[in-house]
Amino acid sequence: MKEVAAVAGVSLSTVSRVVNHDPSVRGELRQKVARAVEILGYRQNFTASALRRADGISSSIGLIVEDIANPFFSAMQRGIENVARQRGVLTFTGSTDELPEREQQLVNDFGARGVDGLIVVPASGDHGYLLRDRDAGIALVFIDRPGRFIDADTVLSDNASGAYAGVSHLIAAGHHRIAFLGDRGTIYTASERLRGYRKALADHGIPEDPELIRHTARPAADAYPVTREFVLGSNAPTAVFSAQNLVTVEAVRALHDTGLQRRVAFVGFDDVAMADILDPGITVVVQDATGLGATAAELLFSRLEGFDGPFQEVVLTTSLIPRGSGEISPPAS
Amino acid sequence: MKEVAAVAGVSLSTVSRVVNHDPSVRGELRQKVARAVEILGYRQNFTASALRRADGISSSIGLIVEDIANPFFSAMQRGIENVARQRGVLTFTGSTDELPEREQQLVNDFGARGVDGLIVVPASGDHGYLLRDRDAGIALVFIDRPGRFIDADTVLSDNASGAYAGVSHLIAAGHHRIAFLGDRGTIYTASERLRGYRKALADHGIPEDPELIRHTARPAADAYPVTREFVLGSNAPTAVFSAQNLVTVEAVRALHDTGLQRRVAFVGFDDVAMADILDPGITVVVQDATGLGATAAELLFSRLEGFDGPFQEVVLTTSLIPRGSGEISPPAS
DNA sequence: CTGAAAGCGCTTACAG
DNA sequence: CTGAAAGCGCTTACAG
Repeated sequence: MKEVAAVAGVSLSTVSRVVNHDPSVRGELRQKVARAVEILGYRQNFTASALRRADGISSSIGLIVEDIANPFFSAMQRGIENVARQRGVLTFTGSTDELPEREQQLVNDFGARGVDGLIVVPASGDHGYLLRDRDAGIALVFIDRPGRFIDADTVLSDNASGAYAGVSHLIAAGHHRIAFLGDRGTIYTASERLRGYRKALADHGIPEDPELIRHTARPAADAYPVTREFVLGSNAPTAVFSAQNLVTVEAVRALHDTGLQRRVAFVGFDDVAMADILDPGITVVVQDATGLGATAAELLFSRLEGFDGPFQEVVLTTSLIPRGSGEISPPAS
Repeated sequence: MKEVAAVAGVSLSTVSRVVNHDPSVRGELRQKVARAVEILGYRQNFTASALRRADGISSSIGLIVEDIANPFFSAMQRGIENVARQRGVLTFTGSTDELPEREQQLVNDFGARGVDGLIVVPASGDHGYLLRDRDAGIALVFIDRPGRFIDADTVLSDNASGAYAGVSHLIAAGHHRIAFLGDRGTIYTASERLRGYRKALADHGIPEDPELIRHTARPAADAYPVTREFVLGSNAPTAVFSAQNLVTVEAVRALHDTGLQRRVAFVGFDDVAMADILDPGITVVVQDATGLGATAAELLFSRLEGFDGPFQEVVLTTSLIPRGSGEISPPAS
């Protein structure tokens, strides 16, 4: 900027004003500065600018997810990007792999880089530590799951109702022995979906069998053997409800490998590529990952733009898509 | 930091030294500062620090992809994150949707935020404009595709060889009429894979039929109707080679919907979820998206850490996974 | 070993 | 309408 001022033969103040489109600068000077900018290939240092500006806005936000390689979270990221771009805001992203200490590390790293806000898929644990960041002026929105021990704007899918709808769908097809297969039980979405499963059973007078409820520590690795165990066991379920996308992939693989894909009914929570092409097609409860991201971003920006009302919890609806696997009847017994 | 100094009763210099683990500070003072930091919940402003530091390093980089919602690119992002984290480096991400002006906008926005380096999946067009950023000290690595009109480190998959292997596999099964279905022909990977397709035909003495070569403007929307048209046409191919993951999903859907999935052979470039569970399983040429990201990040950091050798082009190998669809024989004629 | 002072690239009252 | 000066939060020679 100093160079630009020298080349244009004006003061630093004037260059700054031109760069920031201050209308008070005379056209002639504006021209001179514009030319110098062009010649030197000058680009404003936005972080230095933020340091001095009254608002201190960095126009960057941080996104913390479980694993950005999971298409559910990357669709979410895209939803955020879509609304952030309209405001000239850039997004940092990091994955926690469900480790609370990694989450805190990311919050810290993002904070040190001066992000204006944080959108976080909270790992398990206490999120009270985020109060300090909010007090420091960082806006905060939880997404996919609520934080614990802290009140904040939150965007969720209709997890329990979605699971309820999925399990009720299986019950309507005549099933009574329905297995529940979810990822880690400590994860909010897993426990909410289990809640929906339980309520569906209860509302239809079906007793719960604890043997049919399983959480996997590592969905990608464990869902396959657990599903095999279920369907090949002595008292096998006639239907399986999977509570997560990665679990669904492995569970469906196990059904196909055992050749039971047309005998054991199946409903999954969250959609997966090619689920409709399989035979039978996989009946799923879909959630709107992109919409979750976009909504969270809108909420975050409304706070950043001064909205000061009570914290909001926005719940996006899910919907059931019947494709075949969920409409299989139980074997006549 | 001023506050910390006041509370600890030391100078700003000392606080700065403690925060930066300068060993020259006496243990006692270090304690005092540490206590003050704790009490005030102080966190270093890393961007202000970068502004003044001799190295000027922001410990942030920018990633520019076509669309982060595509699992191929999000796996790539994860690969980058894995190696960046070891160095305490954070990643900004943006999607171009293949628009050159969006790419330039992102480069500009990232540059203004002081990123140390850029990893970019170049959209079509001239990338000479990036020279200015590199002259300004920003490291640059192209990934998935090379940039045009600029020399830089580049990480690619073995696109032509992979396609060659896939198409040769179909030829080995007895096919002569093999359709090529790719995304936009202006995209490097699409044209490289077409090159591999052509070479495979040529090497096996099979004449090329221009009618069997199609590029889709929007893979997700166009691949389905084009595939239908192919296989239901009067002079239909006996095999289809798909050159991209989104194209594969839609092409396979069309094969299933027309009931031809066991009659028309199919090989796709890049893997897709559940491709192995379909019947027949989808034979694919897999590339290592996470590895591409990790390799690009290593290259970027080696530059940032001072490596000054000639630009490198690293090519990651692909491999063919036979799963059934690619092993279908042509109908006896 | 520690502090006072200069300065990174910028913005913003203030004076003219 | 324009410029000189102060200062954002920090680091780093320099002097002691």
